[in-house]
Amino acid sequence: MKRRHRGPTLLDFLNGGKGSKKEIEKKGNGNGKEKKANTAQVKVIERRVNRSIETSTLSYFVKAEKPKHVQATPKLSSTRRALRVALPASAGARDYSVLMKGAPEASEGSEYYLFQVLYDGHRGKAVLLLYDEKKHEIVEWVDTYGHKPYFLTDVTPEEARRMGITREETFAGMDVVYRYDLLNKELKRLTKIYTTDPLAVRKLRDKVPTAWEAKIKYHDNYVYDLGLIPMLKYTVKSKRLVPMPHRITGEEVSKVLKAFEEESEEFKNMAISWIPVFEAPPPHIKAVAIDIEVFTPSVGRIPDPEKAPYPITSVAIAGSDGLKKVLVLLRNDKRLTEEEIENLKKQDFEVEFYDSEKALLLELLRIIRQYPVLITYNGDNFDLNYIFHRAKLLGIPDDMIIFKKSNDMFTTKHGIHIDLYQFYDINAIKTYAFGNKYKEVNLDAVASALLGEHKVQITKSISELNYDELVIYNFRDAKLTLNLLTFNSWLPWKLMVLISRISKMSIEDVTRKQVSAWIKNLFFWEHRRRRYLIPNKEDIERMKGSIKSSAIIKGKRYQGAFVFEPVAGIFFNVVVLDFASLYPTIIKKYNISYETVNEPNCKKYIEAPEVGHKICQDREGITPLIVGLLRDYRVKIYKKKAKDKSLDDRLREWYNTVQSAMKVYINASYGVLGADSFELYCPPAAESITAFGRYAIKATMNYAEKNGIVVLYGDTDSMFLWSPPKEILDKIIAWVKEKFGLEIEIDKVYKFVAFTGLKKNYIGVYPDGSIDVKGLLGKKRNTPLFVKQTFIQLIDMIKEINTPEEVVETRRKVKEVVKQLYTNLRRQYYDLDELAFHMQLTKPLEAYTKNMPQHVKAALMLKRFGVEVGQGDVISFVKVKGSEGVKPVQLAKLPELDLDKYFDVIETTLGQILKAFSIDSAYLSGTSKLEAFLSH
DNA sequence: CAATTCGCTATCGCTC
DNA sequence: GAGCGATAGCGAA
Repeated sequence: MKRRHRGPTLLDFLNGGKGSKKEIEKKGNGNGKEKKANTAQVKVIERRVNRSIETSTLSYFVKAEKPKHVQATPKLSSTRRALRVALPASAGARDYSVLMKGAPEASEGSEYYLFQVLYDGHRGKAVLLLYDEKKHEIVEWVDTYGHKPYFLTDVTPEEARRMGITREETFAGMDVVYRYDLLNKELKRLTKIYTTDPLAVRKLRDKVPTAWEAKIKYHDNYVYDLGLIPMLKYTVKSKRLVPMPHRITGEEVSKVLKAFEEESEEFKNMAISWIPVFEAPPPHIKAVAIDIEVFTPSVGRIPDPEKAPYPITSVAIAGSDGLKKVLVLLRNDKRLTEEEIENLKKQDFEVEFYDSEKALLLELLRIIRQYPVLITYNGDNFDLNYIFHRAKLLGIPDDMIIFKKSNDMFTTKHGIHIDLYQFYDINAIKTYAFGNKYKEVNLDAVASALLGEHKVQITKSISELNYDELVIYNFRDAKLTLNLLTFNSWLPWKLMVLISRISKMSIEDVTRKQVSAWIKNLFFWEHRRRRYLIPNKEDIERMKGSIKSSAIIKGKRYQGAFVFEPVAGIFFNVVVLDFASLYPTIIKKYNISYETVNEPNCKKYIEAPEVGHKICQDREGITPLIVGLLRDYRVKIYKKKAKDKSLDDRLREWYNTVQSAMKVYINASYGVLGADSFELYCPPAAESITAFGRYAIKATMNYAEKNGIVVLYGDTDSMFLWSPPKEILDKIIAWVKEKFGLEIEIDKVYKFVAFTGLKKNYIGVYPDGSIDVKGLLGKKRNTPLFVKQTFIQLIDMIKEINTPEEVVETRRKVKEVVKQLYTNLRRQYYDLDELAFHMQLTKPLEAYTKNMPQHVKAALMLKRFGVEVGQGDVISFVKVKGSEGVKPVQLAKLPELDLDKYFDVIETTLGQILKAFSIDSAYLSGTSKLEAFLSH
């Protein structure tokens, strides 16, 4: 273990560099690689008074009877003097030696949740991070199975020897193994070549003509080979890792078996083995959220964390155990006033002031070390990165900096780090788990959408804030961050736990990777469990043939769903029939999988309509098995449990989370088959799925029409039927079941639907007056507020309609409201904010090379003005006269607006509603079509 | 490292 | 200036 004996000591930096007589105690220099934990102990004398004040939890260094020390802070040196004076003899020492201790070893017989598998380069072994739920700490278990990195090849051991592979330095042995090859339907005799370390796989795999399973990360391989399920309980018995059996009643088992009684034996066995995944309770954890503020001289510029040039001025800490604390750095150019102290006393968190940034950081590290789970918002990119480099810069020894960097992420040496920014940025989480409630993924947007709480609004830059403002601002961020993990009885955490168990991926990976990575991991795990060879992507593409359909939209690879062209108008009593999760059901029903599509030597197959791919029915495919299991579990068991009033609220909530985790998975299962980045990419499978879907919906629509029902609309898996008698609905449902084996059900019953005549564009009103607005411009977030307000006003009028007669009356009122809006606009009734368009920069500014869209123009103007803008930001701009045509709302003035553009916005946005009432918007405007106006 | 296609609207940037 | 394909964003399913 390398230790510097010269150079600055801990005490030096804590005491501000001046020679001090206090000593750093060092004990037992842990030499040798086996011992990770350095046992050196360092004692540090505290530099602030920990006083408890009756009325608040604020503790600060100033003695109440000596306020002058606080106020006299013109220079750093006098601050120090003040601190020294204020430091009481009783100040206890804090033990910082803990920073150098890694995770302890797992002990025999204890129960743990499996959190993570890592490869430890020093030990050359797999290391498992296990969570002790009683002690709330993470312990390590080092592999005792002698598991090694490897890959597979069809080169025989003899040939491998001849080729010189066995003489390679990184060669570590070989075995003959058998794997079933799903693509070629044969049992393959393969050579398993072990290597000394995971990186060596890359080198050796290139020495053989064909290698399989050679690009799988080592820690994933370990999980597959041992059949591990993260976030379930394990124990250590005779140095081996053993899963803790999950106890379930016979009743539960028979319930599951009954739900799946028509399924294959393989399906049933799998279903039983999956019970713990959904039923085992999630681990209770001790977590801490942190957020830092950095002094920045220039406004709006985010300092480079790799350089960490400026001091960390404040750190807020919020623990799931109730810890609420802010560590603040005193600045020599800013004095702390009585008023600020009084204000801080009123807060419900503790504040500690430091005159040394190093001491502050050390204390921060010490606190984080007490929590096995660290939570941040954008910690990978900023906070942890900044702390890491800042700590180095300030001379804190490497082995006291408890973070480690791997690839683009940061984590702690003693536990795990969840970066909630990464988690909330996952598309599948946005859409399926949180219903697109937030669009921008910054803390304020996500917190206000999910928690209903905002960041503290500040108008000044961080560096200009007073101490109390800074601290209050900072703490809110840490609190919001913690809440984004724990709100709704820890819903996000539970969701992570479930996705981790389903995907067999650690929480750290699950929260940083997109849905295709989750699905890939589950599929690979299930392949390995069955000793199936994990195929190479090129082989699937080569063997499964090409795409037969052509997409309707240019640039797309294959044809997707069918959309019915609706007629504009208002229709009363509309019933919507819906195929319940159509694509996953098709996958299951028609046995669509990468191996079953155009399978060689197939005896019995079904041909996909239009595209003609032959889907083999000889044996159950792996995709139908996995997707079918999740779908059936969700539909037959967990959707029901989530609504079961006989269960207590907590359990019901859990089951609701279970079913929504499944939903995320199921909904993406079709999409990944058509994504060329997916390891099991199989476009013929994807286009077969949509082809079956089009066939089913069109045939059902025809059947409805044959039975005298008017089909008003339909999209992908839904049909809007005009006032259908119940017996005919039942007839259709039964026919679909009989003809296709698919489930179709009544999804919604509308009092009436207003169709605008456009696809994906309608207003549905329920009997109770609640509404669905789909696709209308007035609903889109880029639409300016002034039209949106009127849009909402119109919707509110529309939902009051009860009879066809009332439509005529409402029609008249709608016209009036729209006319009024034109008048208001002409009279400049609206302010700039109400007139602003809002558009997101979906790419970095430099990436707009093909053209220059308006929001990008506006963004560039903001940038020139000194405002930091970039990818993911929503730009608010108005349309102005002149060559540029736009201006960011911050820089524009009312008189320069191009009103004509705004009249156009009214016309297109509200025109959609008017069309449903068959009103031509043109004659209402009076500007765009003058003749039309005059003729009325 | 990244799930899909279909549909609507506005604008850009080029050609005639 | 009209026409038109490409680009971009947002939404439905």
